[in-house]
Amino acid sequence: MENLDRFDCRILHALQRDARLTLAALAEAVNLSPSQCSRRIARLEESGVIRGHGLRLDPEALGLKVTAFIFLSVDKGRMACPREAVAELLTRDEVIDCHAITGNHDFILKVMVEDLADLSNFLSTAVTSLPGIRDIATQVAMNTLKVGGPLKVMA
Amino acid sequence: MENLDRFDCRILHALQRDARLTLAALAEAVNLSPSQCSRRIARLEESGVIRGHGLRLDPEALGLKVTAFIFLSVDKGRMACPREAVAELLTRDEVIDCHAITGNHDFILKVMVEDLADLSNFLSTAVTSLPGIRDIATQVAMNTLKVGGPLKVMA
DNA sequence: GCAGTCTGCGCAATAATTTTGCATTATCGA
DNA sequence: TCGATAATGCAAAATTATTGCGCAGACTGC
Repeated sequence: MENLDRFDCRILHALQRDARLTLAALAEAVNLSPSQCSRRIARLEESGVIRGHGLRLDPEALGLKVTAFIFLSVDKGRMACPREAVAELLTRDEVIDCHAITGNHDFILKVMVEDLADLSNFLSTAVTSLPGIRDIATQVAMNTLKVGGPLKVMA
Repeated sequence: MENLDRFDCRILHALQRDARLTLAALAEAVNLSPSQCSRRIARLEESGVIRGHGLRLDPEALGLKVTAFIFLSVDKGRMACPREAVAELLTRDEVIDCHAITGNHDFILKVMVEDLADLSNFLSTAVTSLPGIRDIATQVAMNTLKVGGPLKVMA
């Protein structure tokens, strides 16, 4: 919650790119002792800046060959509680991201599925059947140029 | 590259949710010995299924209060090489994701910035100034419901 | 300006975790 | 069924992370 100093930023910068850096390697990269790196990481986790550790997987290797964006509009009134309007969808593991957005549609979803048949299936079983859906538009990704880029860490 | 068996899938399932699980804890979760988990993880990295390890950070804590989607069209002909058309953008660390998509626009970008002033600044310095841009549309996220959800691991 | 306190630091010892050698068991193809 | 290959668990070894401690710089209140 407090400010991040130069060392915190360097640590986050390095760990975002490779979270499995050894404390010794990290220490060298950020110019601090391993023990202090350890303590700072612990503090960053404690304070919630670091929320967790994840894996970067190869979607193809998992058979997820199709990425698509689904734009969704719901009945007026349902947007009083956006999370509730799409709660069902958030639990599906085809849904990677979900945001409420400005513009013609209410939500944008990023989904990853095996193939177009799966996409079609997901749309009909999970999306179309949602209560209060007003409009759906789908755009398929033909090419993935960048995914999950590291967040900009300032100062 | 080869098929993932039941244990590989369980391991990926568990590690996606918490990549810092101890081998002992993982072993218990997937019903395998720690040593075997270690070996299978090594193999998954070797074969490219696991591409790396990352951090889940709190964007707010980093001062990234605005997430936006930018839809981009470029001059016909530039889409012969999509990556080249937006190469400049991919290097910017405001750009989290970038896909070439079907539909009216050629690309969708997810960007994260400090505030709307920053967004405006990014648009004018990084996007508008790109050569061959035909159209830009921006939609701001008002609410983030799900981000970076774990990938579905089958069988 | 000065004591007192607090915070951050590196070193070294300790604790925890990961990796590997090895003997055994399971699996698959012929 | 047999032989070869691959997978497994255990235990030892190696690597890595954590913590206690003394020290130094910064800030506070007087």
